[in-house]
Amino acid sequence: MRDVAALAAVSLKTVSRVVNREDGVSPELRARVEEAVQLIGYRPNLTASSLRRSDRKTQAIGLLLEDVANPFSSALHRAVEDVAAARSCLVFAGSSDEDAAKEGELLRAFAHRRVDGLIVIPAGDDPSGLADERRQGRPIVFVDRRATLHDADSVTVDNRAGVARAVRHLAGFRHRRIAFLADLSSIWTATERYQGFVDGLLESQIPLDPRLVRRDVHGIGPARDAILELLHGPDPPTAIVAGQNLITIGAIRALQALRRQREVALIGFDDFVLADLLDPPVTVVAQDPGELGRVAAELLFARLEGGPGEPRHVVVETTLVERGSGEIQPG
Amino acid sequence: MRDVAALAAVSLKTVSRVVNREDGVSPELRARVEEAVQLIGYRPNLTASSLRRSDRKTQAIGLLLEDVANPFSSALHRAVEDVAAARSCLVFAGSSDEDAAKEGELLRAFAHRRVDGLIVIPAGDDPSGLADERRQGRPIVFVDRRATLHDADSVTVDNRAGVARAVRHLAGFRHRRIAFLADLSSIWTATERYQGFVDGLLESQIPLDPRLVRRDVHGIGPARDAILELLHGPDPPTAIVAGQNLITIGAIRALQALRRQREVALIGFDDFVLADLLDPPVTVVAQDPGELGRVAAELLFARLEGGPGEPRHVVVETTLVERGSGEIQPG
DNA sequence: GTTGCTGCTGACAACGTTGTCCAGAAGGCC
DNA sequence: GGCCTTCTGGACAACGTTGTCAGCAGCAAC
Repeated sequence: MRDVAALAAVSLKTVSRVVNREDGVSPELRARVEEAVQLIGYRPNLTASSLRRSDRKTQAIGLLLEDVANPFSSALHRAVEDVAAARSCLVFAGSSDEDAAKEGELLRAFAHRRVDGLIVIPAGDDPSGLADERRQGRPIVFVDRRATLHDADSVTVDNRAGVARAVRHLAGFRHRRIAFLADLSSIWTATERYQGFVDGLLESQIPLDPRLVRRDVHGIGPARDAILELLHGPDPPTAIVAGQNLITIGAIRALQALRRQREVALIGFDDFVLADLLDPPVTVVAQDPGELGRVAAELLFARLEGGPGEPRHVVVETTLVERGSGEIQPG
Repeated sequence: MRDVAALAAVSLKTVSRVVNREDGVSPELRARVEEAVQLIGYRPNLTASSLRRSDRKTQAIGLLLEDVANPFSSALHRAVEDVAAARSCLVFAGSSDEDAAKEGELLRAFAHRRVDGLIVIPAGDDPSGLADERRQGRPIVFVDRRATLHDADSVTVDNRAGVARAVRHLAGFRHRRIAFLADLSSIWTATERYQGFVDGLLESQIPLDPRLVRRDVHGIGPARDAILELLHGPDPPTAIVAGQNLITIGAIRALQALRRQREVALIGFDDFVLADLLDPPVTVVAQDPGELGRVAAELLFARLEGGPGEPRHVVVETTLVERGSGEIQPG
């Protein structure tokens, strides 16, 4: 910047004014400075700028996901990136792996770099690290899971209604013995979806049979085993609701292993690629991770521009995508 | 920091020394400062620190992907994140969508924030923006595609050998009419894979029939249409090699639509989830995006620590995963 | 000619940190 | 006691920017 000022024979401040498009610079000087900028290949230093600037904005936000490689997280990530890019803001992404320690470490790293705001899928455990951030006055938006910090903005999916809808759908096909597999109870969405299962049974006037419910099922292998056990037991289910992505995959593997995928109905929560190419194509309750990310980012930027105010909680609806596996009648 | 110094009744510099674990501070003072840090909840400001520091490191790197939501990119992203995290470095991720303009914009945004280095999947077009970065002395590692900048490090997949292997595999099952679908010729990997196809035919002593080759096929729909056309034409292929992920999906859709998925052999390039649950399970040439990312990140950090030197080009091997669709014999 | 206004420009300090350098205390030796 | 060395701690400037304010033209009005 000094070199640019010297070359254009103006002061540092004038260069700053031209670079930041402030007015009050004569067209003649402006042109001279711009030429010098081109010639030298000057790049403004945003870290120095944010240090000095009065609003102290770094034009960067932190995005804390479960795992950047997981399709749900990465679709959300992309939507956040797009909203941020429109405001020339960059995104630091990090994976917590549902681990409170990693979560804390990443939050600290974000804070050290003075990000303007945070979008967080909170790990199941204690969010004390998050409270710390809020004390520092950094806006946070929680996504996918309602946070224990009730004064922060959040965007969640209507898990409960989605699962209830799936149960009613199966009941509509005359299923009475419907099994439900839920993820770890420490995960907010897992318990919400279980509530939805209970709601759906109630609405369909089917009594809840605890033997058809498996909770704290985590990952493909355990899901597969749980389904095999249910189907081999007495009074097996005629339909299955899988409470999470990997559980759905585990269920498919179990059904294929027994060659009963055309007899036992299956509805999965959360859509996945190629669900329509399987045999039978898999009916799912689809979430819209892109919409989740988009809304979260917009809430965050509204907060950044608008300042404090009542926390907003947005709930995004789900869609039941009928593909075949959920429309199988009991044998 | 001023408050901490005041509370501990020491100078700013002493606080700085404690925070940065420099020696030459008495244990007594150190304890007093640490207590004050805790009490005040002081967070060092990394942007100010990197500004003043002599090495000028921001502890952040830029990662330019095709699309953070695409499984290949996001698996690579995760691996980069893990390597970076081990060095308490954060990752700015961005999606170019194969668009040179977006690529340039992101590179500029990275440069403005003075990232320590860049890992880039270069978009097909002109990499002039990239040369700019290099002039600024910022280390760059190219991933997945060999860059036109030959003096930069790169990590690529052995596309050519992978496809040749697939062709020989099909030839081993007595296929003589093997079709090949390639992505846009502007993408380096697409032309490499086409070369591999030619190599494979040559090695198997099968003459190249141009009517069985479709290049510049981009996305699921066009791939599906191309396959339908090939299969409806005279002298249709008995086996298909799909040169890219989405092309494989398109091919599966076409074969399923014609109910010929058990007659026509198929090998896809790049693995995908659930490939083993399809009917028939899909044989693929698997890349290891995680390995690609890990190696790229390690090259970058080696460069950051070691300074300039001969550019290194690492090539990662592929694996042929036999699942069924590639082991179908011609009818 | 003086005053007051407006429009443009530059000098200077400051953002939060660290590198450099120097001062003062403590300890050992003659 | 005087001198040298070692260790500890602080004063100060600087990193690359921007906010504040003052100065200096040029012009109109008296």
